[in-house]
Amino acid sequence: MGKREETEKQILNAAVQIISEKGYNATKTSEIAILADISEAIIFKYYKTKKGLLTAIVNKAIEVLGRELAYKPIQRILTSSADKSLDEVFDMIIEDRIQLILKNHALLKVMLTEVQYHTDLRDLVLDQVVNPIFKDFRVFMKVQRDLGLIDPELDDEIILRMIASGLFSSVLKRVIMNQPFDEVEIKREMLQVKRILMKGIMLNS
Amino acid sequence: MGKREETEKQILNAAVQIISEKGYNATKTSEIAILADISEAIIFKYYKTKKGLLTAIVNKAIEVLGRELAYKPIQRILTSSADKSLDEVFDMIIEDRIQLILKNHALLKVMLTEVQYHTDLRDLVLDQVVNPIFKDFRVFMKVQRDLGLIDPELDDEIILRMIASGLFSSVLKRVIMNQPFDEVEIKREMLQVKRILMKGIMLNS
Amino acid sequence: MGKREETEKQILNAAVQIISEKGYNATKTSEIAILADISEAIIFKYYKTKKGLLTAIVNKAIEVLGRELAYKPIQRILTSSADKSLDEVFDMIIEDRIQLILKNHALLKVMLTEVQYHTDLRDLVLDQVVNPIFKDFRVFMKVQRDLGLIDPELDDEIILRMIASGLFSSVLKRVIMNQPFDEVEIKREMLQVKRILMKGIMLNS
Amino acid sequence: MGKREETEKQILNAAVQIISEKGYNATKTSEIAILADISEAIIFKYYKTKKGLLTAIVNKAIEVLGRELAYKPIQRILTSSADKSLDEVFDMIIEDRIQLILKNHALLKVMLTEVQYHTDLRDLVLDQVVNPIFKDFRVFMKVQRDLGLIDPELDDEIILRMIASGLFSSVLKRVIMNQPFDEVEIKREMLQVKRILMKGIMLNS
DNA sequence: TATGAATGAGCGTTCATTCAT
DNA sequence: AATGAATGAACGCTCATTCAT
Repeated sequence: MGKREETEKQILNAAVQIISEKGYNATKTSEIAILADISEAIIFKYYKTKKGLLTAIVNKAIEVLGRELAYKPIQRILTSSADKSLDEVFDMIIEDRIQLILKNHALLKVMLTEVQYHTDLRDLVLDQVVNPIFKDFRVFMKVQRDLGLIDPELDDEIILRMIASGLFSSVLKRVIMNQPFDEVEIKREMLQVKRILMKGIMLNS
Repeated sequence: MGKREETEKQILNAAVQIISEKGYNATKTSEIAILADISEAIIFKYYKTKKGLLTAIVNKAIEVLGRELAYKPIQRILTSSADKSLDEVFDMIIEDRIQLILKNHALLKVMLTEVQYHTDLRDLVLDQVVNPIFKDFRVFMKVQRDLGLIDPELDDEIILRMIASGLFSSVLKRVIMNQPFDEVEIKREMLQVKRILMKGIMLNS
Repeated sequence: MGKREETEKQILNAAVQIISEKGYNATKTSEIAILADISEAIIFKYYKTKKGLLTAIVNKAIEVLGRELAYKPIQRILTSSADKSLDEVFDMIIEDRIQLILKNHALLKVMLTEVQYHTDLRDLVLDQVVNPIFKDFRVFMKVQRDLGLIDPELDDEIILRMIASGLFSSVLKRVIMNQPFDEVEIKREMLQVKRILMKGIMLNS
Repeated sequence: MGKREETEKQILNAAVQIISEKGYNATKTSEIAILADISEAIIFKYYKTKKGLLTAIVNKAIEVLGRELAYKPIQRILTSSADKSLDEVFDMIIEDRIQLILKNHALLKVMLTEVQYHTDLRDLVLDQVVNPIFKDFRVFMKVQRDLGLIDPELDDEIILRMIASGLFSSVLKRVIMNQPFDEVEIKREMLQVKRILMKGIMLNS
């Protein structure tokens, strides 16, 4: 790895850690520099402004989400063939992706929190993350609905929102309450969430 | 109403509005003063510090929640008699409380957002809001479980968290996306959420 | 005088003094604050930015020039009646205005120096000072030319520029060389300049 | 030309161009490096400090003035023989030297402007440029005065200053106003200036 | 030699807070 | 009680300068 890339990585890691704990506005660039063990000045050499640093963080979060976490692998399931069931989608997320979510929870927290206050970042995330996932999800749901598996009274948007907020609530609670991330416990909770949602969303067989 | 109370109300309203939009740290006391149409100095006469103002806001949110929104009325249902069903709890929240939630959504957003970064406020909210509700909810669920109505594989905490995050997700989405609050539409969404949760949580009859 | 006006005057005086000595860019707002015996912060309360302070200085220079130094009194002579001669114009400037020029030489130096590097200020000075004087001067010269007093080979612009640069050169030299301003000596030099210009500009009688 | 000399020339040209436009303090070494198409670091290899670069510029200006523009050729006229008239001095400057002045006006502007704020540079210019010219000019004037050609009421210094400021005013105006340099027009103006000064300085014949 | 990377010192600016009236 | 005036402390950011390769 080049020297510059190494330094940028240090900066980004330090920034994500502190911003996720204190919020963007309460985080001073001097703190980031100290934690990253570099001089404050190169932060501005590389990212121009503090806001530029935040944008880089959100872009990295988008990239990670796209590459490693949700989008591409889930997309494969969602779009591949019709015989994938909602059950498999849940399992895929819960079994395969928890570790990645946990490893990047600070990054994701920063993205989700700051998106509230920065219109440009919100549009970026909507465009790069939310809308693509939603689009594939609709295609997938069309198949499931045609198979008669889904409660027809429910909108796609509500279903997706319930899945997302349900699965995330375990992580979110620990982030807000500043509690440790016990992978076994989180998986146990997510399986209960899955149980609720499967029964709630699918038609009674 | 006394002049002081009148002024305090103006300050609090202005503060809630701006902080809910920009976050606590990004909100300047000078902005609040301008919007409240008072001099910056009396903010500090009344609340000593900016943090004191935030504490007053959170206390007001707790009070509103306790008095008008969730706690006391729901408490009545939850604790009154055993023949109240989960169905009624949902309806009560959805039918009676939406307007109050909508009217106070900025206040609630400030509380929920800032609780992340201020330990003292977090403890206050846990102590005054979350734990009391949770305590009553456990009593209520004990009854429901004894009646054989609840899926025994699900923990109380998961169920409560799903209800809360599910019902709030409609409001939250609009807050984050800066969309208008259409009461009819929100009620429609909440009824779908109720449908999912009822089926998901209760035992198949 | 109000308290605010008093403070603004202190700031402006200090700023003019230091900027005239070191130039705008080399002058630190902290220095100005120390010399003015006020806190750095109110400079920005009153003038928003350092550039805003410079603009205030130039505006003050324009005002002083208009009110006290050149424009209005000279305008009176230039436009009043045709029987004012070039000789009287010179005398008026030399006799009556030297003290005012000397008293405000730092202010004028700042204006003339910084106008080079700030397009907005340049346009302001052209619009408020140079063009009005030039306009009146043309009217005056028309009369003098019609009386057959002026060398017809010379353009108005060249004549005015020679008068201005000639009369100012005594002051300018002392400013650049950081020499003391001896009023008697300056008046002596100006009278020589007048002698040169009168002979040079007017037709041989 | 050696590679180093080539690089130094690029740096100096870039520096003169930018400093003449924005002033020394407002000019960043990084800008100079970009315009000169070299790395910022070698500026400091060659000139040690930014001030060292400015000193090099002023020294180059002195050298150019001495070698090519004013000093040596004028010196030749001034000191060679007594039968050179003021008229010839003017013509020499106006006819032969305008192009050189125009080609180097940025260099000269930097020298004249920065001399105000740097005592060491001021002394250098006084010692190398102003005083030598003035010394020769006095000798020349002595001859002219002995021939009864010069108005005895005028001091040498005033006369020299009027010549310098008069001839330069055409260039100066265009520099300050950021106007194009039209050689024909400038020459026309200078001839008018010469006309004024000749009549003004010499005794009526 | 030449340069990309890095930095210390300092600047303009902000903002919660205090004080005199 | 209420405010205009003032400020200390810090923050984001800049830039001439150095260093390692």
